[in-house]
Amino acid sequence: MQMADLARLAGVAPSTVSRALAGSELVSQETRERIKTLARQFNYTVNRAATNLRSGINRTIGVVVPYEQASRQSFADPFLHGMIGSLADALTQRGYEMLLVRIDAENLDAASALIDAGRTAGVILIGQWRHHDQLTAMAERGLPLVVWGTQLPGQRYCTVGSDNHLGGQLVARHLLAEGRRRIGFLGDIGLPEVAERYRGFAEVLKANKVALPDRRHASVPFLADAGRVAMHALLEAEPELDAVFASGDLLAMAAIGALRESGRRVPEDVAVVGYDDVELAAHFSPQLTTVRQPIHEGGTALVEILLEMLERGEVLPSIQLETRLVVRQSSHSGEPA
Amino acid sequence: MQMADLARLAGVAPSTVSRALAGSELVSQETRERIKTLARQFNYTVNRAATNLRSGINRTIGVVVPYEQASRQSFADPFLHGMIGSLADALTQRGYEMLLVRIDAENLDAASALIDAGRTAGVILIGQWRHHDQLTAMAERGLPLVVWGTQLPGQRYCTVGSDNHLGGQLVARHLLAEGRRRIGFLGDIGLPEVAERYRGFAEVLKANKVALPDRRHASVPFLADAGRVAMHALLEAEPELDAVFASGDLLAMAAIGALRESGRRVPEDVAVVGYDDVELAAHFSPQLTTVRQPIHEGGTALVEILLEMLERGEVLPSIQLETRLVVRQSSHSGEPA
DNA sequence: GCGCGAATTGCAATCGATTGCATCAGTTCT
DNA sequence: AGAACTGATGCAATCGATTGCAATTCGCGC
Repeated sequence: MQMADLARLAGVAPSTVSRALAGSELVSQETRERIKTLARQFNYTVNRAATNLRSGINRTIGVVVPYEQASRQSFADPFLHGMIGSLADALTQRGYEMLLVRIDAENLDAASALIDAGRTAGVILIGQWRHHDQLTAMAERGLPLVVWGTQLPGQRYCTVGSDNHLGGQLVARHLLAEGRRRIGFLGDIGLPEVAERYRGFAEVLKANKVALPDRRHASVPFLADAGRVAMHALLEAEPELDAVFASGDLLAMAAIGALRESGRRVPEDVAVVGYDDVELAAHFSPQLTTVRQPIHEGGTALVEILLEMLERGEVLPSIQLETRLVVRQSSHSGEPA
Repeated sequence: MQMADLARLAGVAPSTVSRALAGSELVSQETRERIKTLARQFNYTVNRAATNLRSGINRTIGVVVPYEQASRQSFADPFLHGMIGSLADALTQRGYEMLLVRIDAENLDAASALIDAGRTAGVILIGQWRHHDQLTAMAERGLPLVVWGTQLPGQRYCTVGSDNHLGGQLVARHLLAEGRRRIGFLGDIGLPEVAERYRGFAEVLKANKVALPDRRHASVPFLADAGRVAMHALLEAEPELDAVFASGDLLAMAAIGALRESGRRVPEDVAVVGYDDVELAAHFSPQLTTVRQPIHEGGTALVEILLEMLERGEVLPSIQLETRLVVRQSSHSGEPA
C-alpha cells in the first residue's frame, strides 16, 4: 500500500494525497478529511525514507553513548540512564525521533557519519571522554553537535553540563566543615568532567592546608564493581580515611557498600559524598549527600540548543547548569569523627 | 557531496561507486580500494534514506518504551534502563540501529506506524501494559513484534521474559521459610507481569494457609516516591507486617527507606524481597534479596528472536528465561521475628 | 456572455541511491 | 583468425514520496 494506491482509492492524484496528509491548505477541507480517513482505514503511513529523501527534512537526532573497550559496558551508570530518559522525552515532545547509538570512545568522530549519511539531523554526545580534539574537529567541520560535559578553556564546540569545578569546591568545603581531614577521591581524572571536579576539590583542600596525597586518590571507571574494589584499595592504603568524594553517585553507593564490608559506619566513621543526585540517591541508605546535576533541565537544554543550532546554522555558546550540593545523611554526622 | 560527485572524482560511473562501497566482487579489487579511499578522504557516506528507499533494506529496530499519562515518567525504573542498554548493545553488535520511541501506553498500536512507515524493520516493546488485545491485533496484522513481558494463555504474539509466576512462588516460599507470616505486597497487578508474580506468590501463601488480606496489598507504579508512600500506607494498615514482596527492585529500595523512616530494621523486623536483580541490588544496603531476571540474556533474546522473525516471516514461540531467587541480606536474618 | 481571479487539483521532474542488463576489452580455445 | 567466454564497467529504470507550475473549474462583475 502506497500513496499511489491511496490516491486511486480516493480518486485523486498522488500529489493531492501528499498535500492532504501533510495538512496543506491547498487541498479543500473536505478532500483532506476524506483522504485522512481513508489512510487511517487502510493503515497507511507515509514512507519515511521517501519523504526524507525528497524533502530533505529529517527529524531524527542521534544520541551517542560511547563505550570504552577497556572498561566494558559503560552503560551501567544511573545518571547516564536518567539522561537518556530525559532526552527521549524532550525529543519526543518536540516531534523528533531519537536514534540511540553506541560508538567506541576511541573513535568519537564516527558519530559524524550519522550526519554525513543523512541519518540524523544532529548529534547529542554524552560525555567528552578523552577526545576533546576530535570533538573540536567535528565542530569545525560544521557538524551540528552538542556535548554533555564540562566547559574547557578555548573550546570550539558546545557543551551543556553542571559547573564541575564549582561542584568539586562545594564538596570539599562541606567535608571540611564537617571536620573531615583525611579525604579520599574516587574517579578517573582522564575524563574532563571528573578532572574538573577534582580540580575544584583539590584547590579548596589546598587552600585550607589539608593534604591530598596520591594514595588517597583511586582512579576508577563508573562501574559499581570497580568502585567497590577501588574503595577497598583506598582503605588499605589509608586506613584512617574519614571521608570520600566519589565522582558519581554509582561510585558513592558502591563505596558505601565497601565501607560497610570493612566494618566502618557511614557517616560516623567515614563520610561519603557523591555527584549527580540520581533519583535513587535520596532513597539510598544512608541517604546520599551529592552534587545535584539537574538531569531534566540538562536533557531539555541539550535538545533545545541543538535544535536552535540546526535552525541558525551556527555553534551556540556552552551552558553551565545550576550546581548545588544536596546534603543528606551520608556525610552529616552530629559528631564528626 | 554525493555518489555522482564521487564517481566523477574517481572517473567511474555512479553504479561502480555504489558497488565498490558495498564491497561487491563485481568491482575489481583495485578500483574498490581506490573508491573507498576517496570516500574516506572526502568524508563521504552513502545517504541512508536513498539506500533504504531503493533497496528496501532497513536495519533499524524500534524500541518502544510506553509511558502512562497517569503515573508520569515511567522511565525511572533501573530495570528498564538496564534493558535499554542491553538492547542497544545487542542491536549494535548485529549491525542494527536502535530507534528509541516513547508512546502512550493507552495507544500501544501507535507502534505499528513505525513499521508501516518503513521507519523500522521491527519493533521491540518493553512491557505489555494493559493492552494485551492491542498487541494481539498487531501480531495478527503480521507486524514483526517482540514484547518483553509475561506469557499469557492463548497468546498470539511473542514475549520474552522471566517466569513471573514461578518468581512469585519462589519469593513466597523463601519468606515462609524465613518464618514470616504477615507478608505484604507492593505492585500494580493491572500489569500482566506483576499480576503473574502476585498469582504465584498468593498461591503459595494460600497453600500454606497464610492469609493475604487486601490491606496487605498496595497498588503502586514503578516509581520510588510512590513506593515510599505506599510502604508507609501499608504499615499504617498493618503495623505488624513482618515481610514485604515488592514487585520491582526500585520499589523494594524505596520500601526499605520507608521502613527505616518508620523505625523498623531490615531484615530483623521486616524482610524485603524485590524483583529484577538490577545491578545496584547487590550494592544496596542491606544487599537486596530479589528474583533475578537475566537482563543481558533478555536483551539478546529479544533481538535475536525479532531478527529471526524478520527472516522467517512468522511469529516465533515465546520464551521464558531462567528465573531464580537470589538471597541476600534484606530478607535473611538469623533469628526471624 | 466574456474575462478574470481564486480555489483546487493534476503533471512531471526530482531527491540519491541500487541493480538488471547491455557493453566492451581482453583471453582462451579451436 | 574467429568464436566463445570472462571480468569489469556503464546505462537507465526504479524505489515512494514532494513540489513548482500548469490546468481546470467555478463564481462573479461588468
